[in-house]
This record gives sequence, C-alpha cells and structure tokens, in this order.
Amino acid sequence: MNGAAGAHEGVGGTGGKGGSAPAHSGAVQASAHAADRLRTMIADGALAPGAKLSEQALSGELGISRNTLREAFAMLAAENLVARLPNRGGFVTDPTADDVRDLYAARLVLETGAVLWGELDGPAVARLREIVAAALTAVEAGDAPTMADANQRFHREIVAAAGSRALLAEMDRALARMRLVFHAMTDEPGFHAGYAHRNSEVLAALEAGDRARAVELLRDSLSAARDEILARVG
Amino acid sequence: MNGAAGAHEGVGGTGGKGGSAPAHSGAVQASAHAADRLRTMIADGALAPGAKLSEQALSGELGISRNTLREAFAMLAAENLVARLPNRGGFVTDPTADDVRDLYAARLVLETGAVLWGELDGPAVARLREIVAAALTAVEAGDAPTMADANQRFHREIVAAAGSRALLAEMDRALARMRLVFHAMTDEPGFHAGYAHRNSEVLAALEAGDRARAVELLRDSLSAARDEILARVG
DNA sequence: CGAGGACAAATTGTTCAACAATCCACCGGG
DNA sequence: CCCGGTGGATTGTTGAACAATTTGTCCTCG
Repeated sequence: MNGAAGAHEGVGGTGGKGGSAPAHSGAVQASAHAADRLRTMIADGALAPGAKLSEQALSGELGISRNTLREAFAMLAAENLVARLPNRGGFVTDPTADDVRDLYAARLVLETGAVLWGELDGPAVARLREIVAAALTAVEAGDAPTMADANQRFHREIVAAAGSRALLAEMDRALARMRLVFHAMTDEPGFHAGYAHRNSEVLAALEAGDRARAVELLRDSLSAARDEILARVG
Repeated sequence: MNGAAGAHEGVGGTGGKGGSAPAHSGAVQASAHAADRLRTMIADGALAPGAKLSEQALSGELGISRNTLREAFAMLAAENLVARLPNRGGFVTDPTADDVRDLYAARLVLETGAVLWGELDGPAVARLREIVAAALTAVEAGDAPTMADANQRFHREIVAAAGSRALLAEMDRALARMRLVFHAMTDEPGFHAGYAHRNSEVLAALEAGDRARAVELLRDSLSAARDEILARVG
C-alpha cells in the first residue's frame, strides 16, 4: 500500500520573507511524519539501498524544510536505515555480508529467546496458524510479495510473544533491514517458498508444546536462510 | 571520566546578523556530539528522570543552535532516553513499573540468548573473570558506584558474545534505561551487592562449560532484580 | 476564600536565508 | 594516461522570524 512516487506538491513556500504562513494545519509532528514517509519509501524499494538522500530534492518532494528533514534523517539513522557520512549526506543503508551475519545472529537470539521464555498461548498460536495458512496459500498461488510479507509477520509474531515492546521494536528494525537485504538481492526466484514450509513445522512443534524442538527448527531455518543469502550476496 | 556539570560557555553567538563566523573549526557533527553530551549528563544524573529539556537553556549551555539541538533530541528519542510530547517539548524519560518489566523481559531474551548461542570462548570468559573480580573488590570496599558499573559491564559483556553489533547496541540502550531506573529509586542501600555474588556463580557455570546452568542462574538473577526493583518503585 | 476565565508571557514547531567547509566533476598540463 | 587546480553543488550549522500552543498571572464572580 501507499503508492510510492512523490510529487506531493509543496505545501508551504509561498515565497514571502520570514514565516509566511505555511498553511500547515494539523501536522502533529512534521519530522516524524517525514520519517514515516521515508521509511515506507525505503520498504517499498522506491528508495533503493545505497541511494543518496538529497536534502534539497527530498525537502521539496515532502514539502518540508531542510532542517525538519534532517531531524527525520537523525531518526532513520538511529534505526540503521540511513547512513550519514560526514559532509557527504544521507544514504539508504546498503547491507554488507557482515551486516547479514549480524542480522541473523540478532534474530537467532530474539526469536529463540521468545520461544523459550515468551507467552506462546492460545491466541498467539492462533495468529501464527493464520499467518502460516496465508503463507501456504501464497506459495500455492506463486504470490511472492504475499509470501515475503507472511514470512516477516510470522517471525515478528514470535518475537512479540516475548512481551517486550523494546524487543519488538528491535525486531521491527531488524526486519526493515532484512527488506533492504532482499532489495539488494537482484533476483530472488521463490526465495521465501521453502521457508513457509519450515515455519509450518515450527508452528507444529509449538502446537505440540515442544519448545525445544521449535527452537531447533527455528535455528536451522535461520541458518539456512542466512547461508542462502550469503551465497547470493557475497 | 567526563565530569558532568555544564557551564560550557557559549562558543558562537557573536551577535552579528546572519552567519557571523561561529569560529567552529572541526566539530565533526555537532548534533551527534550534543547527543553524546546529553547522554552522559543523563547517565550521570545531572539530568534527572522527568526533567524538562528546555531548548533555549540547553542550546545556550551546549553552545549550539536550537535546530541542531533538536536533531540531538531526535536521536535520544529514538533510544527511548528522551520523550517528546507534542507542543510540550522534550523530557528525560521517567520509567514506569511497566517499563521495568519490559526491560527485564528484553534482558532475559538478550542475555540468555547470548549464553546459549554466543561465542563464550577463552578471551570472553577472561574478561568476565576480570569484571567479577573488580565487582567483588568493590563490594568488599563498599564502593557502590564501582559495583553498579561492574554489574552493568558484566551483563553487557555477555550480550557482546552474541556477536551482533545491533544486539549489543540494543543492550546498551537497555542499560542506559536501567540507569534511569536506578536514578528514580530514591535510595538503593547496597542494591548491587548481592548480584556480584550471583554473577560470579554465572561465571563459574560458564567456566565449567555448563551453559544450561548459566542460563538458569541468569534467569533467576534477573527475576530477583526485577522483583526487588518493582517492590521499591511500585 | 476558592473556582473560573481572560489576557500576557514563554515555549515549541517549523520555515527561510545565509554562510563556511567540504566534496565532486570537469578541464588543462605534464 | 595520470595529475593537480578550479568552480559549482551539497552538507553542516547558525540566527531570526512567526504561528500555534502551553503555561502562568491576575482579576472577577459566586
């Protein structure tokens, strides 16, 4: 959702000297709003990994001042979605092979920790079941985007069970960077297909109450995904 | 290191009209530098939980403009050290009981995950041994600040073994918020003393290669600390 | 004497214009 | 073909301005 592109015609900028009535009505927080816009642009691939974030261009496109845009940059940089090089400006993070290893080491801890200690009760398992079903349907239909989305939702739901907003936020940052990795992989012919099946096995272990088995399956799944990605990115 | 206080006399501000030569030579990134300053001020308690962060006062004190200061606010807000209320400005985060629970749920996952999957080889264990020794010495001497510092270093070192920069960064954010919690606890008569002993037991289990036992001890230690804090904060 | 409301002062959110420092792309010389 | 200069573009940062909102004060009324 949220069609990319830009062309959000400049709101303020009537031209006068100082303030000059920016006509802004209720924008709660322009910088946070801009960070949201940029985040989804990056997620959608409208801003590819490595892309330069020109302050002039983006401030014009988003209809905000350079200063406000820079605040948004600071937020995104704190999430590791944007890299700021001194005197060179902001760039969409372009994950290295080492970043991929880092990411999967983090996910291993987050996801297995959530399985071991989280509250994976009825409702949570029900949500996982629904997600797995959607994933398998998407595999059937060969719908790669839905597959990828369901896969991310599955792993996010697991971490959510850990019961920590901070940890879930970290997982969201990790998944956002995963999307960056996927964008960097030129082609991914059915990358996620195999993992839908693996996820259903993890779910089965959880339904059987066998957390140790679920951890084992999860670890294998993450290792396999990491190695498959590293083989393609190098 | 880095004595707190402020009173860093304003650098620029010669008063002229526009630019007016701020005499700034090589400040790599003023906003990041300011964020560092504020972070240590918060860690040291120079800015207490709940304190209002006046833009005018702080920009003067740090010798930077309001816009640059706001960029620093954006960074600290992304770390959950500062809360920004719309039209009310920035405040040092004042952790609630729920935040404490959240924090310990996160730490449980991070630390036990690192013990289970991390590379706790010779060097890492050696560092832990050194930290535990320092902690025990501090307990002997009744030196609370050193005790607290060693305790944080111990848990940080464990998470470092997970081999993920992102996860370690998350741990650093968590520890920064822990410091906020400790500041909020009016008095803590030898809070950390007992945990130095617990840490040495965790270390012993690791030296014996018994990771499962280390995880168990760690979990108990974290639960105990959480409950002790919750009993005092309510 | 306390509740409520009008008004003034302070503060935040945001923009604009300016300028120093730095980087980048181009171009001519060796 | 490589190399160093040169000028334009871009970033980093500042100061001033102003609308919207919050906060504080004081005055009135019940």
